Amino acid sequence: MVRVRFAPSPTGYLHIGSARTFIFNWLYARKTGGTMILRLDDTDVERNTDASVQSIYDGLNWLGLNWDEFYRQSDRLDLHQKSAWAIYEKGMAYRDFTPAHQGDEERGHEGGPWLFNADARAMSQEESDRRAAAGEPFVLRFKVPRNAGHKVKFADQVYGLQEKEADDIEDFALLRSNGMPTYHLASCADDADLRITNIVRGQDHLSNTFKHVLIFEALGDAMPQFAHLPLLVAPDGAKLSKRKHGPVVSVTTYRDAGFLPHSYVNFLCLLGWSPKDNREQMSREELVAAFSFEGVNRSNATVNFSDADPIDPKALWLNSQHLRTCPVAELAEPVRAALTAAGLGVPYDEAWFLATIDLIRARYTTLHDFPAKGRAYFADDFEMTPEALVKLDAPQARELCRELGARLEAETEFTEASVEASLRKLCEERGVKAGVLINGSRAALSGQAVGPSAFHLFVAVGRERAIVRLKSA
RNA sequence: GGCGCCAUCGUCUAACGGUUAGGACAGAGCCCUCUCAAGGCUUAAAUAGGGGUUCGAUUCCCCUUGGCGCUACCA
Repeated sequence: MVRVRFAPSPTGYLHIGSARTFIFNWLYARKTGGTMILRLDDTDVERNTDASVQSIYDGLNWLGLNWDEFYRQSDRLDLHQKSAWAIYEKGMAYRDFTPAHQGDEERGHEGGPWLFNADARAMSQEESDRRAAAGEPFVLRFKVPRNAGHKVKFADQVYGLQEKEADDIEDFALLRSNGMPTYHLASCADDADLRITNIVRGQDHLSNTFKHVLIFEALGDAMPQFAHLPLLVAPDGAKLSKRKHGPVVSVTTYRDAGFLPHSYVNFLCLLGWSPKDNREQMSREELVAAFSFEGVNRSNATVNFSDADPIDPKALWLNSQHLRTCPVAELAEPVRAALTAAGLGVPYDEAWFLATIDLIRARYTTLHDFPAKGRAYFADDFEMTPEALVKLDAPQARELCRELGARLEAETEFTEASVEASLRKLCEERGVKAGVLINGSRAALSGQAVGPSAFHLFVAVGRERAIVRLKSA
């Protein structure tokens, strides 16, 4: 039985890289009929915020991603302590009374990396016990095997066999001097306790995994399978960060930009993963069916954005594809929300609403286009675009519009066919190309120079409104 | 500095060691057309460099370069 988890630390809003990690876990769980677990890794009390927890919920919620079990590490400190001391009891950890290392920021170590404090590691049991009993603070460190040639290895489902000399691994901390578990310990203890079968996470943890393997072994628990995901980076190659790259890294940005949740999920899936058959637009079911770790790429994926164009054009394209092809009914709710947010009244005639969405959606790329470019369908106060004015100002266009309005008013029938007949007849009588009036009336009715076929537009706008708009052209 | 990972068009990516290195987005152009979009067609655009192995390397190995990650009680 597959059990996977997404374990964010709530120290900021939901990052798109985190969202993608959730998605890949989720796809694997759904594909295998396994269990998806959300676990808040909130052991860093100083940096955790409720706002961040909320943003994680909001983001996942918006994306339509759900989970089956939920935990917070802060509720499980007991387990972490027990696990750490169990490792200590097995002689695989030791107390280190050395004060916390200060003045870091110098990453360069002349003669190789720091591995451990020799005195602490060699300290006698008696002295260690005595100083602990005296209340002296200490960190509990893992005693990494130092016998020459000892190798730590694991098989990654994406990166293949990984191997590292134990001598290159420092004696990392298990418990901080305040008694709180470190990320490494808490994460492994929880993964073991929750019987996680597959750990799917960002590649930034690939080298940490050697430590985790050591912890799992020390705990005597079954080793989960690991699958690391390539990172999402900015066009300059740097890891995405709010400070450097701003709102492009936050999931809510795409929600606010008028994305359909699923199309954004679809986009994220294509970053670092491929179904290998050239498919790009895929439904959720198709993604679940196609997902595999073999399809995951190993190199970092660049999110393509710039100051001028803060949203990846491919994401926009995918959104327009989904917008134009999904069942119209699925659009009713999001479009309604977009209209409301823009202060427009929500249409009461559901059939008309759906038909209108269906008519205009093919030309739109985000939900924002409905209240913006599509304003004239839902409101009577709308602006003319400069391009629309050009069409209206074509020779005779306004006059023809007014005349057409008058003629339509005199007719009882109002269908695409009847409107077209009247319009063409009028143009023929005046010896004008039909295109002039077709384009002119599109402008008069919708304020836009571009849009759906004009005769569909007449029907969508409706007889009364169409006549008023034509006559006031 | 040490260790680890990675390297195909601008971007996302495909290619059992044998292909004119394919697709998509973005760009340019044409067609279609009541406009725009869609659609169709065309065009430009890549295997980081150097050595091997092989009859044959995008593909396997090594080196270089570059990028990213981790690196003493952040996750």
